Amino acid sequence: MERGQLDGGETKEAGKRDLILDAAQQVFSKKGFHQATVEEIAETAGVGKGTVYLYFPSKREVLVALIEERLKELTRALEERVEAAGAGLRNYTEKLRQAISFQMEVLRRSQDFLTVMSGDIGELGQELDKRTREARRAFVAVVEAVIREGTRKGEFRNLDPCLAAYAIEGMIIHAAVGLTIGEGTQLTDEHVSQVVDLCLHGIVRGSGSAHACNGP
Amino acid sequence: MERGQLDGGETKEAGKRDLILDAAQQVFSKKGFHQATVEEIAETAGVGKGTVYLYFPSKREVLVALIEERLKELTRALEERVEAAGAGLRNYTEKLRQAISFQMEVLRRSQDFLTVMSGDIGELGQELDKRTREARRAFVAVVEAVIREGTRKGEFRNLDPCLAAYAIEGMIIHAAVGLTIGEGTQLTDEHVSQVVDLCLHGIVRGSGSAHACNGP
Amino acid sequence: MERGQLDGGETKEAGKRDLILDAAQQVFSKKGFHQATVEEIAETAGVGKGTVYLYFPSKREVLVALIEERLKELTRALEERVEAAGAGLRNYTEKLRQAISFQMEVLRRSQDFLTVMSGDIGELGQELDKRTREARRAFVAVVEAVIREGTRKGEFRNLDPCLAAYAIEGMIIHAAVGLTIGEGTQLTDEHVSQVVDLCLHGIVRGSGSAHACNGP
Amino acid sequence: MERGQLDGGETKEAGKRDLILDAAQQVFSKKGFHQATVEEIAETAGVGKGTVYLYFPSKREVLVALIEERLKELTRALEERVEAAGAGLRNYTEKLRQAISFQMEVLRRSQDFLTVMSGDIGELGQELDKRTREARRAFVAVVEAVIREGTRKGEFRNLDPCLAAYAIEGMIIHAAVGLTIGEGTQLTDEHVSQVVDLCLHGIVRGSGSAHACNGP
DNA sequence: AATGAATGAGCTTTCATTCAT
DNA sequence: AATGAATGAAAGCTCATTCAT
Repeated sequence: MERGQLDGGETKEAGKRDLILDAAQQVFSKKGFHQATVEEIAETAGVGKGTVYLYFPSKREVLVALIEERLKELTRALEERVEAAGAGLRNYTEKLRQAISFQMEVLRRSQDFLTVMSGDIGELGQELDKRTREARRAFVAVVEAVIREGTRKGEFRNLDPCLAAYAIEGMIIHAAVGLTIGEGTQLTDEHVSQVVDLCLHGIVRGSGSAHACNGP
Repeated sequence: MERGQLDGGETKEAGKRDLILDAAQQVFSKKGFHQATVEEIAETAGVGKGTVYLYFPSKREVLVALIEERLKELTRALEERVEAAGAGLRNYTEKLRQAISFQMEVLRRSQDFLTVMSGDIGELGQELDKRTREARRAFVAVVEAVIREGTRKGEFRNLDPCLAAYAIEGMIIHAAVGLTIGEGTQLTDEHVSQVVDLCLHGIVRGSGSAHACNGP
Repeated sequence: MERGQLDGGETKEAGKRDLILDAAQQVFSKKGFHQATVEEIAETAGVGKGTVYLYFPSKREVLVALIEERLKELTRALEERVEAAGAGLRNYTEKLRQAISFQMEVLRRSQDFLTVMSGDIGELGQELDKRTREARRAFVAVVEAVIREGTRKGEFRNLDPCLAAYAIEGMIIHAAVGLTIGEGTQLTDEHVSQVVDLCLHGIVRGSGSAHACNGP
Repeated sequence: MERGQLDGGETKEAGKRDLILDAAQQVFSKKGFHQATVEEIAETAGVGKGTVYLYFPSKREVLVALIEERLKELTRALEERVEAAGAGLRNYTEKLRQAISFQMEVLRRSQDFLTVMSGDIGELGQELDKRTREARRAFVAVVEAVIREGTRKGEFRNLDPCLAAYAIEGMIIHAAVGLTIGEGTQLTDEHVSQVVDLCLHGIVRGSGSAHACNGP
């Protein structure tokens, strides 16, 4: 709709491509990459098997494109959310809080994508396309940037921003996967809030929870 | 014959099985489960293809056994380390610190196992054997127990111990994977220490930096 | 394209399936079920190995389909032959004579099918598909019906029609197999005629062989 | 027991061989040749897998030996029975009657052997060892000889003795297999008697029923 | 003589990919 | 552009056979 005025060919193509990616997300999520067959993806998308190959050179590229595209969207959305957040004191703390919430919410909403991402991390092993790696890197980089700045501003403790970014990402994903897939529970606002809290203030109480220690 | 003082057959059987598991770890780690072939595992182990099937009913069971066995060992070792830790003040904080260090050290040492574990989380999707799930659960449970007790004793802030355990586990693994596989760096003591710190005290400084607040 | 006047695709599908069944008949007949490989069947049919699996879910189903289909054709043809036969006196004797001749002629013509059938009786043991059993049963039933009626009309002696039908079937097949495969001779009209005679009048002369007793 | 006085070695060996053949009969009968595994035969016989190869050079040779040996015994027994039969008028008719009865009784008693024989006819296809073929031939030859003589003496009608022998053999086996395996019934004396009757006098009544014509 | 751990050839089957229509 | 019939490489698994003990 927003992509052009002419729907005769352009949109149709674009539509097919997205149809296939959507189908792929469902199927990959349900079966995992290797158990998923191109045929099932095509059927789910309502197109012929050969058509998949008109839009993607291989099954693997479907996965790569899927991850890449979804991650790019997410990265953009995450950036917006982060930028929108706070401009006053404790600027970066707030930004990070928003970043974490954002991710938890995405995971809560999109079980499928969570499964695809967490599953296919290892599915393709180290051979996971460079493009995928970069997309992941770019996503993490948003958080990393917040941390780096926050650290520079003295809001955050002195940690390697890259390590911290990965760690926080892992916290979010594992908590979500653990509760969702492992324990079979639904993510609640309380869960989101606890994860945020844990990231920001750690688990040790006396450590002076942000709130308590803030002092004068 | 070659590995110890008493090797009267016993070792041979046990040896073969372990030989295969070791080989499987290498190959799964290098190729991922699906790309790995039984033939390559057998070759790596220095046995015939059929021999693998003498000890395991299927390729998948090799993976399950591998994860299960390694995780059980680790769980036992983790328990020891945790029990050994601290008996005085800040008991559980110290226990948790040890638990985290322990895991980081394991990951630092055993890149292969890290890859297998992180990769194969999703590799087999939800169908990952119940035994595997239980083994994972048991491992996480050790940390969860520490957190639960520490929370009850008032050392830790009021978080869902299960969620916290998953989150901390994710922090550790992701930090390790991110730096190791993602960034290509080697884990250092400093990294370990930062992850411990992050878990315990969070990222926000003013919250009364762990270090600052701790001291008398 | 090459086989008839109207071939718009229909024939192509039907053609491939039949091609495979024909090839299977040859190969099964030459090697027996277990020695036959899907690859050889495919090669013989002039198609790719995978193509066999487009038309049949498994090698075994190829055999089942082959037997089932051929037997159904034969059953139909046998019924026609039987119905066409005699309407006057000694009606059923004539019908039976035709039934026996028919089978001998089929066996004479189609050595391959004879081999497949006789071989694969035991090839698959008791597990031979229910469909196969039914197809066999249906074939024998034609003869059985003739016997039952003939017995009721008083033309035949008082024997269990089912037993008699099986026995006669065995006579035909074994005579054919024995001479053909066992002795390496070709079936002649004289052989056919003798089998018919044996079935109808038994071996004992005085028993009033049709010929002997009839005469003056 | 009857085989010698010394049981230390000789008999033990002989015993093992027979043990294996008995086990093979059971297993082949239950599973068919190809589904049967050497391991199961060994287990059933209560010996080690390797031991089978001490007595037989291959799995196939176990089958060949089994068929050969059993058939030789049967041939001997059949000869005795035939010789014992009748010495007066209608000598050969009686001999043949005994031959048929004998076979039906064997089949009635030894379902296993029936299955092995009927199954493995085709199981091994034309490649069935020459020795097996000869053993079969020898068995059929007994009946054939009776027929040949009976024909010469004018008791039997003028049929090719070889063909007649095969046909009668087929009648017997198929009737037994059909009723037993196909219909699931047990063979009775009545069945035996009907098969004898059918072979001797055929199915057509007027031909001068066996009974009627036999007369004085 | 007896064993059974070890082997690897060879099978069926799957499915990504191609290409004629 | 769209299709799906056809393909064949590739892999898991079985089991007859061997041979060190």
